[in-house]
Amino acid sequence: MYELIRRKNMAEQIKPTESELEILNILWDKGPSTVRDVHEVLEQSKDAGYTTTLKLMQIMYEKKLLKRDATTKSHVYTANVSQEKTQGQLVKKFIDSVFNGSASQLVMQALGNHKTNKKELDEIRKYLEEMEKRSK
Amino acid sequence: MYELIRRKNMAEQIKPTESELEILNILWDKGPSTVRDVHEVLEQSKDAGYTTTLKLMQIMYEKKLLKRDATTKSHVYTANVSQEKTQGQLVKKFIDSVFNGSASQLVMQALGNHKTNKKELDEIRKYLEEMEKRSK
DNA sequence: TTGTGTTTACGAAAATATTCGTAGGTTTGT
DNA sequence: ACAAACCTACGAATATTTTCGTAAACACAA
Repeated sequence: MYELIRRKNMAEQIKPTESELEILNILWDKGPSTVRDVHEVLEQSKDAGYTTTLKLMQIMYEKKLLKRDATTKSHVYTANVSQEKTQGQLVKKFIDSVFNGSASQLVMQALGNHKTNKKELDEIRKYLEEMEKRSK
Repeated sequence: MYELIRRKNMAEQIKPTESELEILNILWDKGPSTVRDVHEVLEQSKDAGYTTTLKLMQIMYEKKLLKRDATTKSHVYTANVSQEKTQGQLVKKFIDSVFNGSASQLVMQALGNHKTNKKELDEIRKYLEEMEKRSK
């Protein structure tokens, strides 16, 4: 007989859908918000009803992507996953599926096609130097 | 009365789904292949039936993501979109939806989380120098 | 010829993601 | 108190993506 073991440190897969990611982005940007707050931002870029946003956020709550405070009349939602960690996972998955695991290929593609401006390039160069220093 | 104008230079959106991208990757790697060829590679990493692969490739053909030579008994398929262009579009979309348009943020996230090795870092540094030279 | 194996085409089921209508509760202003 | 405005919950319709069963055509060997 077998038994499923649930490991504590099993890195949890954060897998927001397209729409869910839009909402996470808003919450990361604005901090704790009501459904209406989020919906007002979303409305600017897409055209969906209020209850659609509500439903999405409820689903995300069930999936533990969001926390919420339900003591107030209008529930206040907060992201329950960190932006860094989520971005990290998304980038990893993206690199695997699009660039067969090669981060440097992604980097060069990103730098090449996007007319990255001087300031951004400087940041990156500084960052590279930092990495090199640390690895010595 | 209105009339839809189809512009010649309207950059066509290449929007493969997850599964379609897997198939494109195989075709870019192996070159022209039959459904069976593709399916044998696919089988190694996932578990799906032959007709599933077939159907996917037929759909991709309808969408013009693939070309095919149907003169032979086993049709031979080829990618009909370039790897570079497709990757470019995917990266752009990814940067927009995950990093709010900032390529440098993506780059730093990619370099930071992925223990990129020395060789890769060197490539990137060289690439940056090239860019700088050209922009002078 | 007949059977075995391989192929394409096609429709539809299954799985997943998105959207929205409606019901019922709470708050607010008059 | 009453109506208008706003909120949540929830089921279900839509849309999209993935999977597969089945039929028909063809090749090849016995």
